[in-house]
Amino acid sequence: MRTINRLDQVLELLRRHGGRVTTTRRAVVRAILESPEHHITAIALTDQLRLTHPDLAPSTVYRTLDALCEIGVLEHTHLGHGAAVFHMTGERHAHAVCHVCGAVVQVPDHHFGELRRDLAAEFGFEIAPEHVALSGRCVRCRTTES
Amino acid sequence: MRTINRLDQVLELLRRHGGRVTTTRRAVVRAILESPEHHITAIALTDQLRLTHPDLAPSTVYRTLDALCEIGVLEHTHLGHGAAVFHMTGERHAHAVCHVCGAVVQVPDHHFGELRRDLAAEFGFEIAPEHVALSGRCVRCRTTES
DNA sequence: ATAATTGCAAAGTCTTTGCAGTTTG
DNA sequence: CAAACTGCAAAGACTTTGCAATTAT
Repeated sequence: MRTINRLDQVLELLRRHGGRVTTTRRAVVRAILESPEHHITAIALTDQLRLTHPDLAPSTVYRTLDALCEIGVLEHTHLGHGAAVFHMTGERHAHAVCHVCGAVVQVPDHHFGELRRDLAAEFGFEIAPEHVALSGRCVRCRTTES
Repeated sequence: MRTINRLDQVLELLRRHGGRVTTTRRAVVRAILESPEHHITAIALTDQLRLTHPDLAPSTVYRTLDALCEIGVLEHTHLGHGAAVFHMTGERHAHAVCHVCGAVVQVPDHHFGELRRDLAAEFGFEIAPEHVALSGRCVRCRTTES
């Protein structure tokens, strides 16, 4: 239920900003909202949507994502190598990526208290936790490797 | 003085690992060691070195950087969009990148205490501070923008 | 000598752009 | 109908790979 509402909210917002709601855009937004980890790359999104919309162009996906970012409902993060991941805004968490196996852990915002305070005090820098990409080794790789 | 020693240390290590020390490699290592912010992209490195070594190929730079990473003296970090930055290991700091103007702030390791502890406790995840790329807004852009 | 490195060119990945045709509001 | 969206193809940024010629050890 909540998902359906969210979908409509996003599309409505798009319309209000002078954008148009098309079958493709509806499908893109739905796919993002339903993506398992709540984050997905443009390429994965394209591949997935091609199953039902065979001639969807990558450029269309990128432009739709841009449009969503511009109205502020979507954000992207660069998780180390490879493609950026997109996720809806308001999900206040950072990503921690294992540089060995690529596993992604979502880190709740409240762990950033100290860092946020220190950076603001020392550098006047305001961190955006949802953009943050931490890097390190996950449990599995720590125990397996050494 | 210290820079010269460091250069020779690196080159010696390279030799010990079966690598060869060439004019090009010496120039690459020197340029990294002398790079103003202690981090530089492969492309910037190539452009800079081309001034004195006109037909240095990008691939040579990339391969040299790879070789240095493999012997453990160099690391790279993806700072959001664009090219990865390389820096010598042992510089225990993270980077905070302003997503408005691209400015980079170096964040000393000790600010990561809480985050490191929490991530280890909650997820078993071990963060590598020197790989971390924080994102947010720098002082200038905070005051200028809004 | 022989194994590593080099330059060049081609290819690969992710993303952006130009354009003519189609669709939405 | 006008403005926005679409697919396609081409280009762009960054990086990797193959190969024959060169060079360090």
